[in-house]
Amino acid sequence: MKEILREIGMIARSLDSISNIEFKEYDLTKGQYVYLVRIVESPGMIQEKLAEMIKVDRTTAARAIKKLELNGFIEKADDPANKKIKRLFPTERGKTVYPFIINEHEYSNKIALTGFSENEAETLYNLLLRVRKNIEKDWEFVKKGNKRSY
Amino acid sequence: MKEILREIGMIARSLDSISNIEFKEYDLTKGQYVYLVRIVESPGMIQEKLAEMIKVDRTTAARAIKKLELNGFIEKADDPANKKIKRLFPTERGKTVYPFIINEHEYSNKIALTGFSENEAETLYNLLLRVRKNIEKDWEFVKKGNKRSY
DNA sequence: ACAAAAATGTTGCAAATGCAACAAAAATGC
DNA sequence: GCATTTTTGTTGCATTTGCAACATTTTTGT
Repeated sequence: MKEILREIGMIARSLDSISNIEFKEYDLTKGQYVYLVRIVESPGMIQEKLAEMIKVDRTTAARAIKKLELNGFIEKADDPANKKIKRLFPTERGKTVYPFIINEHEYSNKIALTGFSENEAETLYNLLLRVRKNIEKDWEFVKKGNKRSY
Repeated sequence: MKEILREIGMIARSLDSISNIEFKEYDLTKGQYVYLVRIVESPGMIQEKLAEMIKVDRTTAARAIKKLELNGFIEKADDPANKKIKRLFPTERGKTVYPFIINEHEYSNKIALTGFSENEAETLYNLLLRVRKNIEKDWEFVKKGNKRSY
């Protein structure tokens, strides 16, 4: 078997590790950048959806978001029509940090794709998109307490 | 920019989350399967190299390995020529659990590659291999305390 | 309309993670 | 040969992570 999943794990841990080290400079602690970029890009999202988008446990997301709020990167706003949900918005501080995150990501992206042609990069992206869509179904299934049979 | 890294992050978190849930059945706690497969496949490795291979902090690896030993999945053996290092070997228990891990991985692999032709799967693997080799250089660089300039 | 179910959010643990700081052995440079 | 640097391993601490368990609101089914 071609160890595709293993390579993805190695790549993801490397990238996350690098980002966590580099973003300490902006007072973002471990894991926080992942949430912040998404909130800046999709303001008004609720944390349940954010957790699902990122593929992280709901309670982990809840605490990471709470900390982002505490540190002034984002704000929670009550919804006028729904008392249960809280919509997430970036603050000025959050919006200010965002370009630095993107810049770092662009650099890592460039490094990751060193030696790649435009075409190869495009191909990789499309294949990864398909893998992600395939696997997120199982993630949701298992996360909800269901058992895969194999 | 094509968000290749973001897709990889989502895929990796999904897969890791699924595996962690599924391996509880074999008394493997969070993260342990990653180390165990490698020790079974490369017996005699030292933990420093294992951490580097997996792309995880040395101290995190140290504790994960200690726990694997404590739970009887692996053993540490002194090296006859080098008093500093300890070589890692799977125990019978470790070797027994290994096929279940591989089986799970194969299933996830199959799910991840649903709708892929043989050729597409091969292409993805080769592209990922190159990305991993590109990015692990930076990981080692940053992990050693160096600063990337961009 | 109303009971049952689902969605959303939180908190209490227990465990994993990772940086800093240290210790000891081995490798390197002169 | 010996001082210096590197490699390998550990421990202390603070933080993150995630499961279980709960509370509240919304949605669904009849």
